[in-house]
Parts: sequence; structure tokens; C-alpha cells
Amino acid sequence: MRTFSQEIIEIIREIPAGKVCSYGAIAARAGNPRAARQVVRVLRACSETEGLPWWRVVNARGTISLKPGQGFEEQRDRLRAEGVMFDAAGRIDLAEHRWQPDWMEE
DNA sequence: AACCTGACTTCGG
DNA sequence: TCCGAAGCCAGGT
Repeated sequence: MRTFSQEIIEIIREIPAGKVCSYGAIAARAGNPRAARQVVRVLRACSETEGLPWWRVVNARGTISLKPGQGFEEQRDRLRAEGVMFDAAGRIDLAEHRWQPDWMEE
């Protein structure tokens, strides 16, 4: 069977350039809306080896969770390179860049 | 089978 | 809107 983590990996692979998705939304699509932290584990464990577009994953507020000097700059630059804009507070306009906003409709 | 880990999320003040 | 505390979870040890 496919593990929850494997589902997460596949979902992240589907995020198109210029779009972003939150940890929670990915977890929700993988089957458990409360397993956002598991998405973090997956990224830490295999964003490199699996060649995932890890920079397209941000937190629910539309900001980068990585800390300066710890990957923040790289993620910001990679997103900018795909046309994602940040406001003065460092927030991404989710209304425009969130991937498949219809997922979470209830 | 507990215990630990986190790049999270939600809620209350 | 911002901040801290408290939830929450799957996989590795």
C-alpha cells in the first residue's frame, strides 16, 4: 500500500510553477487535514532526493516558514523567479497564487 | 509499544 | 492583526 507520506510526495509534485500550497492543504488532500506537520517531515526528509518543488510549499498565512539563513532566501528567490510576488510584509497574494483554491471549499 | 520530531494550525487574549 | 499556548500527526528510533 501507499503510505500517507508517499501521497504527500506525489501531491507536491503536482504543484505547478507560479503557484503555492500550504502544508495543511497538502495534508488535507493526502487524506488528513490535521497532518500538516507530516508534510514538514516529508520535505525535510526527501525534498532533495525526491527532487520535489519544495519551494512551492508555504504556511497557511501565505508566508515562508523557513528562517533567514536557513533557506528563507532561496525559497523566496525561487518563487520570485516563477512570478510570485510578495507584499511589504512578506506575504504572498494567495487569492492569486494559491494552487487549486477549490480544494478546501466545503 | 512508547517517545521524539517539527519548514504547521488553530484559538484566545 | 500580532503573539503565545496548546493541539495534532505519521514515521523513524
